[in-house]
Amino acid sequence: MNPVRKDQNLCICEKCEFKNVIFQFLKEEDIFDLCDNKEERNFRKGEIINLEGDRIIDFKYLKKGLVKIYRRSANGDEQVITITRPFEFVSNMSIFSEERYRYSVSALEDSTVCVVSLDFMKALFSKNGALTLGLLSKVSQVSDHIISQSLEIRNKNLVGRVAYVLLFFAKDIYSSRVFDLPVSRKEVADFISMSTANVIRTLSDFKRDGIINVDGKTIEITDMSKLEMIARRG
Amino acid sequence: MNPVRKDQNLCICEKCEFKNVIFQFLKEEDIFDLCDNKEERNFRKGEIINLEGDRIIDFKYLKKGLVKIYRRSANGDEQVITITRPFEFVSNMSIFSEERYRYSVSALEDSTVCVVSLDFMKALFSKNGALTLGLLSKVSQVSDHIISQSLEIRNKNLVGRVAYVLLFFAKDIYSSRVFDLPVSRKEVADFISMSTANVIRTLSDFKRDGIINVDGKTIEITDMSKLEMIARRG
DNA sequence: CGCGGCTTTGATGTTCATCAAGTAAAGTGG
DNA sequence: CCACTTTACTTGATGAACATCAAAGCCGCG
Repeated sequence: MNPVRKDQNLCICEKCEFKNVIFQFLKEEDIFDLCDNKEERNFRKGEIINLEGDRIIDFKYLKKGLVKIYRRSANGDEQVITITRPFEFVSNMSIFSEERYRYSVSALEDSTVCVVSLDFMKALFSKNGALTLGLLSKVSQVSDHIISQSLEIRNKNLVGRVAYVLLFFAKDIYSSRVFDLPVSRKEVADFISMSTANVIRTLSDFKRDGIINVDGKTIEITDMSKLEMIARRG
Repeated sequence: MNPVRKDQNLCICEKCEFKNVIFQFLKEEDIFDLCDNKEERNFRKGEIINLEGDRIIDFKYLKKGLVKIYRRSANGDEQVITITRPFEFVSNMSIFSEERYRYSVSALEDSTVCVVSLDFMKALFSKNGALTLGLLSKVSQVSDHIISQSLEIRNKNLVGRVAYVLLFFAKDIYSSRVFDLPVSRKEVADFISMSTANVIRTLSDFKRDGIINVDGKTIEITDMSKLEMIARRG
């Protein structure tokens, strides 16, 4: 162990929650090493973390906050791929297969990202198969989730999609029947591939039918089972 | 090296094309070992290679042929996720993160699949970081491809989707302007999330407009640039 | 207090699924 | 190998679902 590092309190990675996600196979000395090479960065709500087309030079993961993964489609408008919390990787997917980001990532809440040089991580992964297998498992989980989400959205109609997205926020993101929508109506529309006007109209319909309460960004699901039925049917 | 294995000709893995995809980091002794543990299986056109919900016990990859990856959606109908050639993994994605297959895979042409016990592969990956990193890179490439394909399909309209799928077959699958559609009209519809009737109608329209020639399963793209324009616009 | 962006609602036309009815092709059993 | 059955394909007609356009209300911010 590095003598300079005798004072273990200097290394906060040791106590990082993320350690349990994929780093459980890391030896202590590697953790200290990682600690020396990592950098924590804070992003304000609205700030861009990764930009589509930029060169990938860092391994990043979301420690705290909420982010939107999106891309600009051929005709220029935005397409939201998914919205996610820690510890789904921020620079997920393409990081080890592409030289540049295929998707942008921006902060929907004030967020903390842990940044490590990609070369450093590659070296670490190269010498530790179990660690890499853990990452692989995690990466494929994340990808699978995005794929099935996209497939789900594709075989629902308008009302089904809106119901789906409301349940997505309530269950996956906030674990609460009441929540503040972290995105605009337009972003919801870009997420479920529908027009903004129709998303709003459908929310109004749900409100009229006593399924939800809407007050600006605040949404309360009042009839969960009905909403779930609509999501299933639609 | 294992003395029994002196005769290197017994090991065909050494010459397998797949070796270059992710196994370039494998030591010679591991290749022989793999050779002893692998099994090649042939599937006839139409046969099922993986069934959604089945327990995953093998690592499989497609050596030869053409396959369809699909799932059954909540309301019972089939949803085609993608169609792919070697060496995109057959038991891709969920293999290291799930216990059971999330998607089915069936053969669209007579296909050859190489099968190795998952436990054996896990052991191999655990002790070889570089190898695992190669797999990780490949897996994320495949996932990325499926994700962007799904996103592309989602922001096109009917004609754009049909044009897209024709170009997909011509470029990605057959590398030819003329090809035999390996799937039914219904399966095309299930792939692009449209109704069968409208897929057929659109093909007829394209034919009427001199963009393609259709004779049963055989399709010839006669006006490539027009088709590409429709795919981009739609 | 006025400007610009986000939201909301209505009206309109387009796009698409669905139904139906008919034809072609591909299996299946005698 | 032919009659029979089933499955795939095709086209038209209809109505439902959805995008688009337009106009007005709201809200935050300079």
